[in-house]
Amino acid sequence: MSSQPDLAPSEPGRRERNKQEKRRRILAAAGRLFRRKGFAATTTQEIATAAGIAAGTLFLYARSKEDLLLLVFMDEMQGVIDKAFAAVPAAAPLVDQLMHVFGGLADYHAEDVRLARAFIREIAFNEDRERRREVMGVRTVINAGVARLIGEAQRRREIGRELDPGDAAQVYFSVYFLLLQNWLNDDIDRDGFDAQLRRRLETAVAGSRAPTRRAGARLIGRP
Amino acid sequence: MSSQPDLAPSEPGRRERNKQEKRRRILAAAGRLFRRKGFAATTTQEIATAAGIAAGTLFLYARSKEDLLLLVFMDEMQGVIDKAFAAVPAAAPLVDQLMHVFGGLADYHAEDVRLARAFIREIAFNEDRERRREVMGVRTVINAGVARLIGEAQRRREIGRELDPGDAAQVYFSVYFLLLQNWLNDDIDRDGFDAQLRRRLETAVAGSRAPTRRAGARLIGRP
DNA sequence: ATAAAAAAATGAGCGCACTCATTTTTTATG
DNA sequence: CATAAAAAATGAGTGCGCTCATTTTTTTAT
Repeated sequence: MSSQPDLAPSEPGRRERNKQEKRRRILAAAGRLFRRKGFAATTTQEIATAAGIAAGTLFLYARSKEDLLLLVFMDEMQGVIDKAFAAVPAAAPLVDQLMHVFGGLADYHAEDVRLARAFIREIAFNEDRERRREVMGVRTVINAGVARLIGEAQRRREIGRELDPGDAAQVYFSVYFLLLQNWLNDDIDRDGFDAQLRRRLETAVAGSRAPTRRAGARLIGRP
Repeated sequence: MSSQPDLAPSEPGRRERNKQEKRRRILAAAGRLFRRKGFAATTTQEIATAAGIAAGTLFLYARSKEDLLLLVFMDEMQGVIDKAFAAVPAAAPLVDQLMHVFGGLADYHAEDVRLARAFIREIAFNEDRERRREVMGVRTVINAGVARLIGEAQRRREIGRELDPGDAAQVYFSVYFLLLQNWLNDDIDRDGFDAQLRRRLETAVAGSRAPTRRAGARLIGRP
């Protein structure tokens, strides 16, 4: 309207700022509606309206409704992970530490199990390669943290050094992730999740050396 | 038309037979089209037409398009599992045996990776509780087989008896299942799948006793 | 055989996620 | 400020999975 040839803010330019602001509104509206009505029951039209944009505009900011769900949650995940690792009891046995970490993640999902289910489904099977790469990044963070705990357990001689922390971390995460799916699918309840997670983690951490020092994996003949 | 008051076949009655025959045609058509065009690109209308029924009739036989995919695959799964366990080398180390079993399952999925991905997604997250229970049944079969292998390994003293076969089987399956997802998502290739599966299974089987006989998990003080 | 009841099949219609030709807004240029 | 070019937003349109009131077929009872 009036003369403002360069009203642009300090750094990012007016256009960019509008886009960021719009993006923020979209994710806020999506998160609010997903939580209030559930993922399936929320329409993209509703989200668009709540964000004050047209239906089609939504898809300039997210590639699909599922993508939107990932965007909403991924924003929060780093904080959740940090929190889960923050208060790990330094002196506790490894399995207790793992229960603390995975339990912390589960506590977050427990806030809205149905929605967490939809989120984890996208974590595991989102169509978008690019987005899955970002997911992998988050998973890597968790894994690095777990591997660190394993390394510390080795240093304090709770477990032996023959265990590769990276591989072991992947194993423990696999155990967590499958049970998480079972729980979010309501195939088991939260108590079952905790109980079975502990059992399986104990099994995985302990494993089994050969029963005698010399038998080893070489004993493969007939009984 | 003419008088056949009780033309019904030996046992199941005419109606029931028609339904079974129609069901067969539907699953055959669905399987054929899914494999030829992919899951997403196949429409339920196409399947209905190929099966010689109306669009709406399809949903009297399957609750959703995803359900149809599960029905198609579940039919085959028992055979695939039997085959995977059939030729397990009886004398090989446990990890090799596990690789044989999980590799056998992976070989089957390798026939059509894209479709297998859609199938496994439904295995993990299908909306239908009833159907997921059936899936659980199949998983239980795999687990029992793996647990049997573990038990045999214990009996031939390859591994120790302190390992609970059921729990360990769940751990190994978790490891397999997560890597399967990674592979079908094309985050890793088949070679990577095999290589990492082996590493992680070895890690899980071996685990880690405490490094010295007396240290145990009790050593939790300061370094 | 006929009528009544039950089961199964039909397909037009609905709501939804997503696309894309067009319009509006913003930036760059003389 | 005027104009051209680029970017962003719009919303009517499309195709799809799925539903459900209606029709057709099959079974049961008389």
